[in-house]
Amino acid sequence: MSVADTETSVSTRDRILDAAETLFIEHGFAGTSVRAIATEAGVNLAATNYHFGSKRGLFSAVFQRRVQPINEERLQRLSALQQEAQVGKRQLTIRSILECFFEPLRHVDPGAPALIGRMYGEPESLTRPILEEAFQEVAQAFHGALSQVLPEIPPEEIRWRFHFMIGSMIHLLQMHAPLGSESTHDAFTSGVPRLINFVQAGLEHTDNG
Amino acid sequence: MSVADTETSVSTRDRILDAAETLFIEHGFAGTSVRAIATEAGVNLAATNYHFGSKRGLFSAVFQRRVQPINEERLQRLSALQQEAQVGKRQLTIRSILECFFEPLRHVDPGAPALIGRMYGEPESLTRPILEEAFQEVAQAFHGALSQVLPEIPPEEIRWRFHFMIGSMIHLLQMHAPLGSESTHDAFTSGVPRLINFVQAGLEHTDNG
DNA sequence: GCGCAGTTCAAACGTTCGTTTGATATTTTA
DNA sequence: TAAAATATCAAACGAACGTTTGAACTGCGC
Repeated sequence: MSVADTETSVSTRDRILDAAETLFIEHGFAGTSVRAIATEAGVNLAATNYHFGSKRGLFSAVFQRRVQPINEERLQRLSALQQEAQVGKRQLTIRSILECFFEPLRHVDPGAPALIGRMYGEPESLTRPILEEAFQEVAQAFHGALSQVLPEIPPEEIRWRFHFMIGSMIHLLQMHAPLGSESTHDAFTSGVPRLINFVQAGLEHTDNG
Repeated sequence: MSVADTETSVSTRDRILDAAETLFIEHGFAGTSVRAIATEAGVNLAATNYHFGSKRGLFSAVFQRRVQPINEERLQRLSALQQEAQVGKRQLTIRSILECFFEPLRHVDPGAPALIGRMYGEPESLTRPILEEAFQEVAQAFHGALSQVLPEIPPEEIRWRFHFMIGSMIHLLQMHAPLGSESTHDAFTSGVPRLINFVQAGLEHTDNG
């Protein structure tokens, strides 16, 4: 009874979002059925289409719920950094910019990173428009900031390095840890600082070749 | 007639593999039906299960066909490098090791990189055993070689950096180019050297923090 | 108490799914 | 050439798919 009470104290809409998130992460979009989501959420089959219109609408809603807080915090941190840099209060460096970008990943719902990782794994035809709309503003802002602190590197080259940076991040989001037996959270905690170091070196290098 | 002759001159088995590869890359495993593959290949529906046992068997066969030549060339190049290094003919450096790892990607069927990228995007429950079996030997060999040229970096840290390296590579395999309008092959041609530079810096850095 | 919008429900819609069957060609072997 | 092995075929299997329907139930203003 107490378990049932706990479950029913959350709205049907949120129960569907939670269940869908879990199953999408584990089996992907095409591999997850609306019936499985409804069963996992403990709601009627028709509730999904009533609240979200379609399976795709649900998928998009699941993603937006997690990615928006992250991107808002990213832009907020970057904006604060740029303002404080202009007053000489902080330094605008690669590292400080990267921290604005990656740190928010550690302050959100634990399901968020895995979901974003899964999103990038889905076929492009499904996710491309959703991803572009969600990340365009953030990508532009951080690309601009990086160009500012790396004036000697051509824009095209910066785009490529930013590209590789995203790849490293996504792989961390998807796989958590390289091989070890650490738990998800621990791996993520120690993974992000290592990721920042790795990416910083990759972004600022000049002497390879 | 000539078109039909061209098509039928290839075995049913290979026609299925080609069609499946195309559709798996575009729509993923769960998003591709056996019927769509049979139609695309121009063969009977039952041919797929006759030749490959099941949809999963076909998926595995499609992957093995592309990944085996790549991994063989990787090991062959690394082995040659290590032998020549022992005789003082070449230097065992991060860069020379990375070239053994990444260059083979440019000498194989153009569909292979996209397929590997897609493979990593699939849900783990489907691909994990296939990926582990396919890459274990290669990962071990290259991890060992990198440890050899980076003796001052702890093994755990090397594992992480190797992890990020794989992430950057996969993202390149999946997205080809960051933003530009370059064709797939051109993007790949210019992407791999940039990837090597990026990863080299990330692997060997010591002064961040 | 009544009516109404918002929500939940069981049931069914037609379609597509992976796989199997048994007959029929085709190729190989002797 | 006859028999055996291999391959392809149309057709169907039951199950699961996303979505829709119309009735029943809910809570709230009146």
